[in-house]
Amino acid sequence: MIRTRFAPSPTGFLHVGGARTALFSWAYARRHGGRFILRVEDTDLARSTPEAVQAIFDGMRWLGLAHDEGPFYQTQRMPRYREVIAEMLAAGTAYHCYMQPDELDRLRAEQREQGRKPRYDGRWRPQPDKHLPAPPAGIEPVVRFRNPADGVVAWEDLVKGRIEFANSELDDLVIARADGSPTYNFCVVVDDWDMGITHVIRGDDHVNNTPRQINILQALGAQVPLYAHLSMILGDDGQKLSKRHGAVSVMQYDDAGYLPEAVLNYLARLGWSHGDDEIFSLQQFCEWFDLDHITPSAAQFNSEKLNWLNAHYLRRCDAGRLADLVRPRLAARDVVVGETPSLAAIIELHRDRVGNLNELADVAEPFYIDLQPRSELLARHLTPETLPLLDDFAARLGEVPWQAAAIAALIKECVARHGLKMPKLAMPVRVLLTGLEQTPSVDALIALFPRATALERLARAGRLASPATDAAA
RNA sequence: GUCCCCAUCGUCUAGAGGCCCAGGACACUACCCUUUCACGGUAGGUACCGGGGUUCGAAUCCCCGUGGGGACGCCA
Repeated sequence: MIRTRFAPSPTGFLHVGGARTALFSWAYARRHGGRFILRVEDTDLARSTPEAVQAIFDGMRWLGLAHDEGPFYQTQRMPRYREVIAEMLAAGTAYHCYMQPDELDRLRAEQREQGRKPRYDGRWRPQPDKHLPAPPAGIEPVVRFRNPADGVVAWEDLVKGRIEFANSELDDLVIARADGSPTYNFCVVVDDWDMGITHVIRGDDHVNNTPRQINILQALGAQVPLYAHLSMILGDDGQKLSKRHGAVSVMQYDDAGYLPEAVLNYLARLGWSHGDDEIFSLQQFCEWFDLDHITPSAAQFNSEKLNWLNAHYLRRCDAGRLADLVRPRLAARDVVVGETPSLAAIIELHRDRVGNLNELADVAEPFYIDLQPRSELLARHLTPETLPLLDDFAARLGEVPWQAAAIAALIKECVARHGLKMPKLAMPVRVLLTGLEQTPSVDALIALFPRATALERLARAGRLASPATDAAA
């Protein structure tokens, strides 16, 4: 049984990198009928917050990535960590170290100066023929893992291939602080072990932790899971994402009017591929997803492609669902959505001309408010040339069957009778009905309104046209 | 500094020795459609980081450069 996990540390929101890691872990479990476990790595008390935990859950829920087990919290597993540390101390795979932080700092600075890799020198590490000094009084020791002194640690990374580290490169890392609290690399190992994780799918930045974790796992006699390290996602500009630079919460995509399926599809395609396929459902993704087709190199986020995908999903999404998603956005603008025209009908007519839900709200808004077209637009389109045509058209619109086709016929007829081009009528109608110069074809637009509303908005032509124009007309 | 990773169009990528003088998608340009703006359709340009090998043959394998990234915490 395949068991994967997503293990965020709750120090901020769920950003795109984390979301993709979660997606891949989730999909891998789905694909193989396995289990997907959510684990909150909150051992850093100073930086972890309940708000951040909630933000991560919110992001996962928005994306629809449900976990099968958990969430587990590392802060609730302290007794278990202490137990394992005691066992390791007893077994001699870990030992007490009394070196003080400032001493360590000095050592590291020295090493760096000499061009060497800064690392603990093993002074408290017990050796067969070594005489350890007596523990200094009044100092609480840390616990260090006794890393193998030589040989290599290697694993077959499912994304990057074989990776090998010399044990001589690794020092004895601290697994418990002076206050007894366990450290990250140790907790991860115990958790992955206890939770029976078979595939660790995580960010690239953990490659350097992996050899240490494998060594601890082996010291514990635990089964070593398989690892897949995903390369990072860069910002639109090729720069690393950070809090102050482009790292946005997935929930900001919700705010910006993106559909979760568009974000998911985009993320799936970032660093993974299935031949030339670009657009596919989550379900299709689960059937196709494998670790063999993940790119080992970093990927740059491309908003334009996300926009394209979002527009695509907007076009094929159920109009009723879109209406439900747009309604709160209109409410946030204090726009009261009326009975007619129905929001779904407006959306149906506009969906293939917009890129996101907010733009959908933009085009829906004029239907429900007391519209005041901008004067320069009126001036531009309500001209002496067009006003008679407009009047004539408005007058006859009262009798025509209320369907786009019939209205279209009337438009053509009026335009022809006045010897003018189509836009001479279409443009002022657009502005009078919606306040916009760009709308769907006017026949369909008019048909969307109740007849009385359409007539009323068109009737304002005379009132709104400037006196000078009136006189001229 | 040391260790580790990465390297195909502007971007995401296909490509696992001949199917590739490199394919798809986004973006871009032109044209078509057209009641404005879009959508859509058609066409087009742009890439294998450099140098050495291996091989009859390399984008694909090896080595060396170069460039980018990551890690070196009693953070996660």
